[in-house]
Amino acid sequence: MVFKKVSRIKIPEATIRRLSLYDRCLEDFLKTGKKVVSSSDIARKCGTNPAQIRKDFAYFGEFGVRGVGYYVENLQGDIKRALGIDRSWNCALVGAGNLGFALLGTDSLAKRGFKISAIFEQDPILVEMGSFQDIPLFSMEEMTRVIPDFGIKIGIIAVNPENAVKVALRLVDAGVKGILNFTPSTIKVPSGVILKNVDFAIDLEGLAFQLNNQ
Amino acid sequence: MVFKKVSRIKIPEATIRRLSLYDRCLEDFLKTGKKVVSSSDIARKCGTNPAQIRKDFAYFGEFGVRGVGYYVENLQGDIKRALGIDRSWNCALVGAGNLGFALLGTDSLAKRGFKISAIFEQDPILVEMGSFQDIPLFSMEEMTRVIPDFGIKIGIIAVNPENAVKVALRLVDAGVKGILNFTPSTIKVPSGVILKNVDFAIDLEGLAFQLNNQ
DNA sequence: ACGTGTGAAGCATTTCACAGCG
DNA sequence: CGCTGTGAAATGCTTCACACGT
Repeated sequence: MVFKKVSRIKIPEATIRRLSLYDRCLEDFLKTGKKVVSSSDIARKCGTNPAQIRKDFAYFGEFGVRGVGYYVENLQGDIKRALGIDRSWNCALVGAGNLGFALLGTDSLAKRGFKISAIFEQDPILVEMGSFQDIPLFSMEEMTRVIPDFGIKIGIIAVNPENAVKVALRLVDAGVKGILNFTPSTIKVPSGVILKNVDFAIDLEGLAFQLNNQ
Repeated sequence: MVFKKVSRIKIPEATIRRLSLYDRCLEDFLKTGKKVVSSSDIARKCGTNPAQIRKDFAYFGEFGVRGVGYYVENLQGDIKRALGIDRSWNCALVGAGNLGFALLGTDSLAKRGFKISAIFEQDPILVEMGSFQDIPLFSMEEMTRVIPDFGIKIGIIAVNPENAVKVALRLVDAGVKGILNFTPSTIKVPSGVILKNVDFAIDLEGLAFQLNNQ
């Protein structure tokens, strides 16, 4: 296996998303005991095409064996390394409302190496509790101190939309380098900080559009 | 204003997503009392470029006035009509767990015309309650009857991943035309049914990648 | 013989630049 | 004069097709 240094060649966002998908597929292959897979096997399972898969991998190196295919376990390691999830990321959750609890209640983040190591909340009554599911709970004011102390690099915004912009500013001030924003508010971040927005309503609207026009 | 019939010209998925964003921006413009905006105003606010915005609109018709710009209120109506959200959509929520409650606890769906008119749940103790927040609660078995009765066209899957495929099958059987899948399971749907997947973990992985490679 | 890795072709989307119209 | 609407150019992404290595 040859692992390219991810140089200044720019990699399509779509490729990154697909790598995450391939990773999930491989999980399944592992479970069923499959040791070697071809690009067509993966394609069938996750609904892309084989050429695409090979191209996606090629951005990062040569992960396969010609004439044979890919060794599932190795490939998964390679993909995780390519994505940068071969390690654990410390995250802060801001907002302990419905959505925040939902995120804590699922293991899907933890399973993929994202560890919520601090929660920040506005409501003093909740903060009073001190912790939730063994994760320490802080007031918003403590962010600037706690985030560097805990080595937190990613902030997850799950507050109500009105407060999202303010929270984002504070997170950036505190030294966070990536933000996942669950509110529909448009937030601006300085260069060097990466922002991703998650908005289910947008997906539903896409669904509505397609239903209307098929 | 001229509203094109959305003919067989295919419209990029990305355009649809951006239309949803523009719609949100216009909401803000309305709040601040702005009556007329230019494509540059919108671009500044939501971080795209003016030409893109004009192109996006052009798929659907001529919404603006040359030399002037767009009348905010009209434009919003036009966008909503283009997206097919100038009306209400009946949705079913499957799974009354953490995530399901989070979805019910936010008004962001209702505000955009998506009405959850039935909840389906496996756990008999919850079903026993009969309803939640005035929304009727049913067992999974009742799906095939309730969905046509209620005129439900969209199903939202918020169960645990193991059950997602089974639930999807049932939803399709019951006559649902669109599915929003919150689990990481790969679901297959027959043609004629539209599937969208929402997976925060993928966005976080994208974040991790960019943080590693910037 | 088989399936990967990859240049080149084909398509799709974005950006440019300017004509057209209020 | 200003800003939209739109062909044409530029860029980016996906698919093809085959050389290459095992």
